[in-house]
Amino acid sequence: MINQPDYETIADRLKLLAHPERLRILDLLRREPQCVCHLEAWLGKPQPYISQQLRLLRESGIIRDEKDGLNVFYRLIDAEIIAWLELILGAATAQITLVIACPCPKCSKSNEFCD
Amino acid sequence: MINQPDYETIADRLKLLAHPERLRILDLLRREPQCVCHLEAWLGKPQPYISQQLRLLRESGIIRDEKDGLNVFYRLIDAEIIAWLELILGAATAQITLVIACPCPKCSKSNEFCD
DNA sequence: AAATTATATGCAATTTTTTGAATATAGTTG
DNA sequence: CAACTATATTCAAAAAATTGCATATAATTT
Repeated sequence: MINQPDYETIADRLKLLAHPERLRILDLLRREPQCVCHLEAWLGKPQPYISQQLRLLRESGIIRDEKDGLNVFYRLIDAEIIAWLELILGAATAQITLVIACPCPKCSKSNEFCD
Repeated sequence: MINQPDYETIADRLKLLAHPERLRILDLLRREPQCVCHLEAWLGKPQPYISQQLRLLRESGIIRDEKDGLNVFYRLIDAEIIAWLELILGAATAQITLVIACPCPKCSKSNEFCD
């Protein structure tokens, strides 16, 4: 007999990844914590849209928000999800911050390549 | 710069797994090919329901149907999906056929534990 | 404290997915 | 060939996910 996995729970967690923009967000977050404006610049989507996806991920518990002044940085904190992403997207090697043209001045404090 | 994965395609493939019943089906198929009646018995869902999920998986190309008389056996043929399932569900070790009470006589030909 | 900036929330419209149920098909057996 | 069996298809209803947009909040700067 199969040691029955909790298919419902696993499916719910997979649903978080089964979305192109959330996958993009997670692919960034698994490298290092990112502030919302970075994600906005990288995805090219409206800010409320990004925040909504972040809320979904946050409420599911796989990411955590860390406020720093006006900015909010998000960090991927679920080890299992990180492992899944590594298999599904490949190892996270490249430094993605180099090509992000994030216009916010706050971000350029924590990342001199950004702006 | 990230060597951009095709997030849309990956998300579409993840969607196939992000569903509890399809996950159950795939967890069976990754062990060995199964006929529809087995899946029906194991999932306890109506046959048209099962066939619909199988169609989705078949049309996406990750499983293949093999007819044998009145029965149709489905086989998981996508190596990448198999690898994903191995990470997500764990290694497929146990013999699940032992506990399926599949009433169909055809199935008992290919599996003496089943009936 | 007013203005500004970064982010969050709420809500409705749309689209997609899920599910159920009736019916169809195709192979098999008598 | 008629009855039967296993599976597939179709279609519609219901539920859920997605998205856009208006607005709210909270920290910061002037």
